Amino acid sequence: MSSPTLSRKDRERKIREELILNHARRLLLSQGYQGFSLDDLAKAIEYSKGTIYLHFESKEDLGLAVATQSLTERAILFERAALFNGTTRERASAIGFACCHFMISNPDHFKIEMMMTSNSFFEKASKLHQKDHARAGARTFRAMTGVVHAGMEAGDLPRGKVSPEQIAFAMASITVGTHVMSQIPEMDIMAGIHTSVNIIRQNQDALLDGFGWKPLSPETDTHAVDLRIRDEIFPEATWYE
Amino acid sequence: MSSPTLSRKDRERKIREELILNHARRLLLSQGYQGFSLDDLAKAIEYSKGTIYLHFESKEDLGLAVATQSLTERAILFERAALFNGTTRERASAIGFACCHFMISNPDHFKIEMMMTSNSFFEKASKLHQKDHARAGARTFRAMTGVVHAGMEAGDLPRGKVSPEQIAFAMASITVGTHVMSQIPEMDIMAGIHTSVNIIRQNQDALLDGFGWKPLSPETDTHAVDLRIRDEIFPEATWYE
Amino acid sequence: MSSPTLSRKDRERKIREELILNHARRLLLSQGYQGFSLDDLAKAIEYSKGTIYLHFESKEDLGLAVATQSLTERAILFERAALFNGTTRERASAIGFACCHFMISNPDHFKIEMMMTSNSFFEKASKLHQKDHARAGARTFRAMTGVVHAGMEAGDLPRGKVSPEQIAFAMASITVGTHVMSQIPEMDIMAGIHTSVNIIRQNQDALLDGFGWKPLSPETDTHAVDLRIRDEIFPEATWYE
Amino acid sequence: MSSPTLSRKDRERKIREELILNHARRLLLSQGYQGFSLDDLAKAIEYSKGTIYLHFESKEDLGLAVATQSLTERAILFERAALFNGTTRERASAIGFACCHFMISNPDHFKIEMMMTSNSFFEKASKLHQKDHARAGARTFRAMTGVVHAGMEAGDLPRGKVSPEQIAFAMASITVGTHVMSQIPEMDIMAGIHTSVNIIRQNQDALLDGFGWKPLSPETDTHAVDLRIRDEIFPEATWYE
DNA sequence: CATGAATGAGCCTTCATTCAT
DNA sequence: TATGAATGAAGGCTCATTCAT
Repeated sequence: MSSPTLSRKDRERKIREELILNHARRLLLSQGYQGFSLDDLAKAIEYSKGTIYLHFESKEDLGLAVATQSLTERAILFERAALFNGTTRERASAIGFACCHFMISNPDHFKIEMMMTSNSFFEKASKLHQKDHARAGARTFRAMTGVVHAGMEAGDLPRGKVSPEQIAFAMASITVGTHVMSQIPEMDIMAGIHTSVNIIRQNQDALLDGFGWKPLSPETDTHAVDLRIRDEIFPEATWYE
Repeated sequence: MSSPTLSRKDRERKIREELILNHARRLLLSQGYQGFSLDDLAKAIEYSKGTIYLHFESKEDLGLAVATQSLTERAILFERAALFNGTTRERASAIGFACCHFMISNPDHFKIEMMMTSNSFFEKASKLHQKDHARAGARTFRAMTGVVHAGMEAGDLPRGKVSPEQIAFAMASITVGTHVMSQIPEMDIMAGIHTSVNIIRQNQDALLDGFGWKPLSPETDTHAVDLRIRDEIFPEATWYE
Repeated sequence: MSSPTLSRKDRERKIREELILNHARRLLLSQGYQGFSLDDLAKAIEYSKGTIYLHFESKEDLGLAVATQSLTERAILFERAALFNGTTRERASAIGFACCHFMISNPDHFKIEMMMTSNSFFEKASKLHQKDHARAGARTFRAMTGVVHAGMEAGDLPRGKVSPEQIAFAMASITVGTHVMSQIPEMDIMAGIHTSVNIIRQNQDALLDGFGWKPLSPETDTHAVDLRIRDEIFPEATWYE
Repeated sequence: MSSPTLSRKDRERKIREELILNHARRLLLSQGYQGFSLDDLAKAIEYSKGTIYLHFESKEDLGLAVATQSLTERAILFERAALFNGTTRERASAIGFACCHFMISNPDHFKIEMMMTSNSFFEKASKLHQKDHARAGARTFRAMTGVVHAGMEAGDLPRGKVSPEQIAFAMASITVGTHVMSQIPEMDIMAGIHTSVNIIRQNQDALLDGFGWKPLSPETDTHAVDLRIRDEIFPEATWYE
């Protein structure tokens, strides 16, 4: 239920906050955190620097909010994927698809995320935005564990050896790791990796196989499933096929 | 007897270069790249700023050298692991062990590595250090592909579906991804991950299983193999057990 | 009433810009370009260094603006002199008077001007200030050529042998050269030159005579003409007489 | 009489000092004083920086020595010119020729000279080099006054109105001024000045005419005189004609 | 004498943050 | 509330000068 309690002032405030975040993300990705200045941002949003400080109490606070916005987007994608109508393995596959989709539209999300793990970064952000970020992280993770639990309940995935949270963690790890590795300069040359998106899916499939997650039956057309995922869940994913 | 080909001057130079690199790494990790200043470094090493510039031609050049130093250490560990006396799967396991060993002594290596993927970083470093870095990366990768090839030749790992390079890439990805994920604040709480080192091994095992790499026989004591790896290859890995 | 087209902000800006330029000129001349630092300037104007950069985009840009300011003043003096009510030779004399007047209030203008002829100086200044400088130079020169043309049209100065522009150029050269030479340390002692202003006029008179410019009639009181020039055109020239 | 008292050491010292000065002048002109570093110089001369300091006690001292070397060269050229076998006006012309010759091989001499008129420059040089510089200046000037005196004694130049020193000073001024002016960017465009050397001669001739110095007779071929000057005095002046 | 590694003050420039309007 | 001029601490880097070898 959308809040009817927001006054016009508050609504305008929210709109401007999003304007700031969107331009900040764009600049952050094109210039890196170092090269990104509040002067540039103020020029881009056509508001003054002072106004930015009415929304964020420091540059770090703003940076964290940008990361949180990405992370929230990621959570939403995962939650949509988790609802895919199919076997549990297919739903896991849908999450892998969501992961790729996210990385394509937020290619440097993890770069920002890692920057923030430095000691001094987090502390400089406001408590409020710190909390928001943790919440978005939890949502993302919950979407994954939900599917893993479903797999176990359906008997598609053996119980006991490894906890559901650890499997969800492994799923995230293989996608993140593949993404990070593929960004290392010249890695494409060394490993002959060109279509990094497919590689993410391939690695994730191998991992889930390794955990004993009942795979798509051999006669299933993997590609057809992916097309269904795209059509039914992520019609905006124009990058696929 | 130390190398007689280095003059005293050259030896002193090398020692100081390592002093700089070690302090630089420490500061880089505690402050992040932006927070890390050459003034602080100079103070830490108790040499003047000018002296730093006798060794590195820019801040970026220094940063790259720090990364290369870690990467080289990693390559050496991998090369040692690849020589483990056992089945090909056991040798792959040894590389996983090496990976964990590396991450424990270089916990933030990938943070630095990711900083450097920004647009202008590489270009600002000296050609020499650029080359060194690429070389260290290639060494690391070669150690892994060597083991994968051996697995295929021994018939332990099915040929054809996925190229050896891609399997090596996946091996690296799962370890890197697991490591990166485990550093996200509060992730340990969310995923119930405390013993991150074991998780890396576990995930890698699942992945290799997924690729159909003939596993350790069920009756094999995995732990015993790891102990052998430690004793025979990495006696310095006091963290294990 | 001050110009109503400038807002208070703009007026304050202009005043501060002039404050900066005046102090910059003073420091530039006392320390030379290399010895002149923005730290010193900031201290002198009692504003911060950052504020200087709100007006000038680099040290070079500031240096050029200082030169342009002098040059503009020179142009204005020349334009006033060119309007002197007298024979063409008397008007040329008025320009010589203007030249002396300028040199007394801007004794080191040419030192700055010559600093700027170095390779990279101009390129580092803003396009705007580059244009301003060129414009001021052209104004100065145009004032002189105007008088030379008038001399030829009046039949006071023979046509043909030397172009009007070259004569204007020679007029400028003798004044500049006299001024430059007189600043060489110990030159006053060697050449017995004490009253350098008179020397400039004397040299210019000889030069114009050499070009055949119909001189003041012998019975004319040169000094009386100069007094007229001062009274009618440059009443502020308290140095004369 | 050349000094037989110079030991081998002293001779070597002198040779090296000249090596330093020659390279210093070259670098000074190509980079400007700011861009000119002792590191570059040390590299160029293939001696160490420390060695430079055995010859010059500061960078300023070196700069002054470079200027003095040029000035001495100028003095020598003037002294040779003063000996030209011809009328006094022709000898004055020879000095003008010498002036042009000097400016072509030392195009930025006056830029350096003016830099040194800043307060702090001279004081930082050694007393010895300060004295050398004054001496070279005096030699130059004396060569000119000598010719002016000769002109007066021969009755070619009216006595009384202007002192010989002042006429010599004017001669120097017109050449210096013309040179300085011609270096102002875009001056060539404004004044249509392309062949600056000829302009120097032209201006000087006008000036001397203005002082009433009996000119070359109308039927004399000015050009032929210049050729004689070149052939008899400055055979190395390949730029003429 | 000759060296060149080491120095460290000083340079120009940037930019997150503040606050008077 | 919104502004943006002003700040000033830092930043990376240079280079004239020194001195132990």
